[in-house]
Amino acid sequence: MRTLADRLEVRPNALYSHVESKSALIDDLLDEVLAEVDAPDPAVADASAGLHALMASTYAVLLAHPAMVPLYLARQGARGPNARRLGDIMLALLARTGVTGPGAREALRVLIVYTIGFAAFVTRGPIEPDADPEPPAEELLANFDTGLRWLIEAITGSAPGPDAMG
Amino acid sequence: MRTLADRLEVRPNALYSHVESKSALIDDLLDEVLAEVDAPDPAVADASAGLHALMASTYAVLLAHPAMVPLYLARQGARGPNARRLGDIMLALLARTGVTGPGAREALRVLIVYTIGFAAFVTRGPIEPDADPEPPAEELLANFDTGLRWLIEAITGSAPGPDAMG
DNA sequence: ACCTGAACACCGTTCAAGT
DNA sequence: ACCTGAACACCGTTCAAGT
Repeated sequence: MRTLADRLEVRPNALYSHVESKSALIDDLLDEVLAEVDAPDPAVADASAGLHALMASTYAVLLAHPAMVPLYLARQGARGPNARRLGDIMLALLARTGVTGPGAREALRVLIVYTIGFAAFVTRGPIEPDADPEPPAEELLANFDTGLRWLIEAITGSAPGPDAMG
Repeated sequence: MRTLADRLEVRPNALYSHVESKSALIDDLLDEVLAEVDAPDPAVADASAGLHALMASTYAVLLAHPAMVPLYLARQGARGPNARRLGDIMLALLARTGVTGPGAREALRVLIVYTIGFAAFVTRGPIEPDADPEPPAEELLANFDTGLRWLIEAITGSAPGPDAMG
């Protein structure tokens, strides 16, 4: 808060005329970041590919805001309107692959955990001298993609829906 | 540090005769927690099941220390001897399912991300009044297990090794 | 070897007061 | 409506000094 106040050239307590608390401010920021996610039309031709694209876009947006990532985990993935919107789209896409009901909520949780978790592991702070060398960014992106493919295949493959043969 | 000093009935600065910094102390604690993980013998009959058991035990240990979980994510999963030991066992088990080389490192990362990530999502702080209701613990455990099964099946199934027909 | 007192440079936040 | 000064109750950490 004090750093932010500095940047706005204002005393720290002036912020509290615009924001209820640091925590509330962070909640707003987290949801604002999610607005950048490029969500596919739920009616897209290949629902399974749409799911993949949605998670990949989320991952990219998270990497573009590395400082926010730990905060998502601390709060369990944001609760604002944009988070709900993305969740609804995911459920719609899952339904189109034949995954509905409690199974869909399971799949949703797994995909979100995986995506934010991977982003958290990639966006770490300055590396200490004795730490393992960081793998290059392209390798990590490919790694994320591989695991995502595993999950989506298992999720949609285990319950083939009307689109499964598309 | 001040809370810890209180519990030890000592002034806060006395801690610095035993510990270099708060960060170093946390690193030690994180690795100490990992010592509790019940790791299978890498020569266990069913390597794939051993992998599942190892991740499930890790998950259980993390849930038993909820306050530590966010710290694992912040530091990207601990770097101490116990972390390395578990990583080595995982690699040995993966090798026995036919997954080796760069693919094994990918699988390793995915499994760790998933396990710690899921633990982070489950061990959240006090729930605010407007938050979604927390699903019961058994349901979340079953959810973790489902996703873990998806991943291990995809990992070991995509590269069937000598044990695959066991 | 282990502890203390005092201090430093920080935090988020409140509250009364000013415009 | 928006800001300030002053203050409160915190942090982690250092440093000289004591036993």
